[in-house]
Amino acid sequence: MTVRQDVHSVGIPVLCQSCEARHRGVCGALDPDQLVGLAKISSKQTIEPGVELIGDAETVDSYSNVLSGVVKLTKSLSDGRQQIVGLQFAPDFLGRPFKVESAINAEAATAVSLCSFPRASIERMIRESPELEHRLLKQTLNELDEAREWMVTLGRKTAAEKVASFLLMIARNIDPALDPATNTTSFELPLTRADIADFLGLTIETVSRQLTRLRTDGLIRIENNRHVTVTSLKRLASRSGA
Amino acid sequence: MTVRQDVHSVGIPVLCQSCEARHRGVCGALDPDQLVGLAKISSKQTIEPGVELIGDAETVDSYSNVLSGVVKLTKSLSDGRQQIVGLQFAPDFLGRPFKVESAINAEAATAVSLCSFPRASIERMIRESPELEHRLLKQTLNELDEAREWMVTLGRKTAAEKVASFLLMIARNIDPALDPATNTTSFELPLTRADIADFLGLTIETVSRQLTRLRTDGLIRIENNRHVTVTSLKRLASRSGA
DNA sequence: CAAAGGCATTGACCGAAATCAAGGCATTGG
DNA sequence: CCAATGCCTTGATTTCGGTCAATGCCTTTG
Repeated sequence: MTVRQDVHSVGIPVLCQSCEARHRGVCGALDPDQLVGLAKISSKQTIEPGVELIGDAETVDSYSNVLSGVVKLTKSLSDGRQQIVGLQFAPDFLGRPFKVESAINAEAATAVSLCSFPRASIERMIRESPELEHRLLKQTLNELDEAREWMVTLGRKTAAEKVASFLLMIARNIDPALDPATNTTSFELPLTRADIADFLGLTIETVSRQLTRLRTDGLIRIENNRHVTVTSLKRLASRSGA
Repeated sequence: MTVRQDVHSVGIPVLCQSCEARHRGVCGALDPDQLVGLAKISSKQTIEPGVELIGDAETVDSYSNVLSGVVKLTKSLSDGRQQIVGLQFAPDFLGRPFKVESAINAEAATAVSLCSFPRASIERMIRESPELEHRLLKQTLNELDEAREWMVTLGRKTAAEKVASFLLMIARNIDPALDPATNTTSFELPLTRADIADFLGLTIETVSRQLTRLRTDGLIRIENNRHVTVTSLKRLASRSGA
């Protein structure tokens, strides 16, 4: 199943007005008149975890705002080794403007709801609206910075630092308003241990051991394998390798 | 020393006409009239290896086309561990459009010649010329793809695969026209062993050992520590982990 | 030329993370 | 209720790459 289907169904303008309230999404870049036109050809959908949104072989035929949930972007080696190269949180924009030859996969990590637009419409809007292209450039620059930040983590941090950095990154993305002064926060992990391992360039076992370590050292609590409470953001940050 | 100085000196229009012939640079995106205007405020300069072009603390005040040589982009952890997060080859564009909070350093890896433009002029041109912004978006998307490709290398490849991948990447960037059918090529390494280690998330010693291994296995020859001849691109590719 | 310094190679040893293996704890379904 | 399955944890052992240390170039400089 792909995002493509149902994209030409009747639109839900309310949906896009909700997008507009968000800053990094597509709609926020458009003026209200354009928005109404675009809303008519948009469609909202909910995706189950594990469903592939962008496949290697297939051309991406739509663009979407991520309204809720987390999408993981992965790349694989021929023997099956896998690396997560990015996570898209709401309200990120999903889908490449202009075709790129690179092999990349997008898959719902959690349940995901999307607001999708057909490729042709978005490309027309880009041509007509410099503001939208400006918005895309800014998001792309942000993603580039995030990617480079993770290159440091992948290349130069220890397993313990990687896991601490990961938890901090998730906390900040789940709650962007997280006050740097507060010392505690709590969230649902959007990834399984296997996903975390693929994100950090580690094995499942190492991830598990490092989480156990943080737990027995009293920096975090974990319930039901997924719900994490950070009890000392400061101590966690001090273990993240700066 | 920074790129900033001399930026307001009298321009060298010929320089920018030479930029225009290249595809990924700034000038290629502009129409001839704009080009002449921009050329008047551009300046060409040559930078020695090791000179810092963009520093952490300092705001980037100019944008440049890399005319020749290689610039390395690095990020560091507080204890000094370093990671190279990107390499800019000619005719790449160097310098961030819009300020970004991220701490990144740019440094000449080899002797580098640049064609620089003052920040304000470029930003004005971006506002006036959607085509330039389009060009910037495309380059940024390319850099994002490259970064993600290296994330796979950093997170999931062995030391041997990393070094093989590195040599292939350099070969392709030094000679973009490299025929996939040819089996041999030769080039000057733009990086020291220490730089290669920082690029691959390894130590100098491991890089040296892997190069020695490739040499004794007959895949490459090395003269003067820097000049590399790949005698079997196929065998090198087969060791790069796909 | 000799001394010094920068860069690279090589060897011996060590340790962090991978691998291999067993078992726990949910949820699902017969 | 009892398999069966998926996900996670924990332990024992191995290994790849890091660390420490010595040496070998070149190039530079007095």
